[in-house]
Amino acid sequence: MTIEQRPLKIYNTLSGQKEPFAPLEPGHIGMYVCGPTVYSDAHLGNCRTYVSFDVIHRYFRHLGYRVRYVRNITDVGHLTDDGEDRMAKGSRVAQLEPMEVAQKYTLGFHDMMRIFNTLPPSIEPRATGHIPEQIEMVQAILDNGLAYERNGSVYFNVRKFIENKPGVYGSVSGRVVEDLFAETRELKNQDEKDHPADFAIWMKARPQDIMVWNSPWSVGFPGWHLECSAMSTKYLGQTFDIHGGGSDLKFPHHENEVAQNFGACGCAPARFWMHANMLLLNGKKMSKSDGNTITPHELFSGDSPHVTKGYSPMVVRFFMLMAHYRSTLDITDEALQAAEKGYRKLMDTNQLLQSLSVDASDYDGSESDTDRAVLAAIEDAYQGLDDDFNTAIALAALSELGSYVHKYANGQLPAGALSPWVIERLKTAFQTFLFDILGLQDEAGAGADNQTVDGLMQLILDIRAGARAQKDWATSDKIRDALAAAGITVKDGKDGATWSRG
RNA sequence: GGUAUCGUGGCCGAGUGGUUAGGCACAGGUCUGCAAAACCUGCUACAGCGGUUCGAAUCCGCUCGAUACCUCCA
Repeated sequence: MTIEQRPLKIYNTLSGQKEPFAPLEPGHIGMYVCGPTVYSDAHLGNCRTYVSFDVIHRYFRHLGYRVRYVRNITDVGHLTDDGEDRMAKGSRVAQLEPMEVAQKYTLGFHDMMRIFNTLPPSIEPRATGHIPEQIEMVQAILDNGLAYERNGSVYFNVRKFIENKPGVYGSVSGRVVEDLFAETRELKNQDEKDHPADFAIWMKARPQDIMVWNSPWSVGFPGWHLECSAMSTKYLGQTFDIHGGGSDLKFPHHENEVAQNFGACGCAPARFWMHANMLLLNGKKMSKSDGNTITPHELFSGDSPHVTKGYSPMVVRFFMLMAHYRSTLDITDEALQAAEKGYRKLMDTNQLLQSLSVDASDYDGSESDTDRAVLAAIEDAYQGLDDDFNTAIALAALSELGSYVHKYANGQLPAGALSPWVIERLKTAFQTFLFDILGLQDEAGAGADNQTVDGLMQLILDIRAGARAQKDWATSDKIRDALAAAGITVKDGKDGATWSRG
């Protein structure tokens, strides 16, 4: 598999359509994804966004690209509705130092990312670790005349930016500039601004602010979009390939990010902007205030009124991949149950497929219709991912392939219908898609002590086979029922019994 | 109020001018000592109303509904 063989199309928020993708630097991709603000536990919606970009990251790597994947940790600078810094607020409630809060939730976030089997980013920069870079960027924007200082705070001049670079502001969020200016809502803390559309890039600290730094303008802290502009520039360059994040970040976060980058260097940051869509719960936005919410841990344990049972992390990941990343995805108990069965079936099919032994001597050198159908379905899976990372299409193709696996194993295909090399190809492709690209794990087989269990199971199934040979159904059924009670399912096939957990 | 996205069968969810998505559920069948699994067959679709077109679920308009964003939440 080489890069050139797979023409990728990616939906670019800037143009509102799918565009052929080629990186700036052949063979290398720079990708920046907005990371979490670490002031509370990881939100399930975050998980979906990062699972989506994990598949994108994995597919790039699979295709042979070298990817520098940067995902930040925001540990400073976000205001709450009451004008208080989130980090400072969290710390006050918990009686902890701000950096202690950040550390606690950063570790929790990393745990969750590991549970969902996402690959770590290449660089995970922290906002607090890049204050000098942010100050430099504020200075550059000031030097370019696109910001102004008021009482120690610095504001980005949106109207001037629009005059200097027409057509840029609003291009990420699809917002009409005139409408932005028509916004009449009364907003807090904007008395210093020349215009409501302007936004702070440096804030002078008030007495209650804890996380503050010295700067040429005041003791204060950077504005709430600046870190991503500064850190993406530092690690990926002024212009890079892909910038991603949740779709709720389009405005104002990403819009202002673009403005800041233009303001600093006069050039566009990312060429492609990608946005993952929201997760809904029972058709509604998740919201703590009205109880329409579920945490990842509640989802895993089943300890929530919204689910009848717990669903494992890989079931949840599979569930997420059943939908395209740009569609909203509705979490319901029924949909999760369907995902659980679909996931287990796919894993069982893979185990069956990998256990098939192929006798190369059966191969007469011809290519059958079945061979061609299997190869075509593998290609369908690739084409699904080529087309803006459509994981739903890829999973559909794997389902189709799974049906061939079972037919072959059951002897329901004509002799020689599948060539040995096609089966080998299928084995590789199946594993590659499930584990390398889609990032799933076979949880049933992931338990410790597998060798012991395998040995025991073989012994038990041997004894049961003996009983069955003598038509001792009582013993046979007793073994099967007891195993079922222990969480192991026995399936009698033509060539003996197989078993699986769950 | 403004803006954007979307409305697909019992449920979830792809697709997007003429051709099977897929998963789950359901019904019948094959196989099996029975069961499970698997395989086969069937089943209920494109919110509504107009328009464009030889032809629309797919394009356009309107209506209704949903969701999101509108100074920070992925």
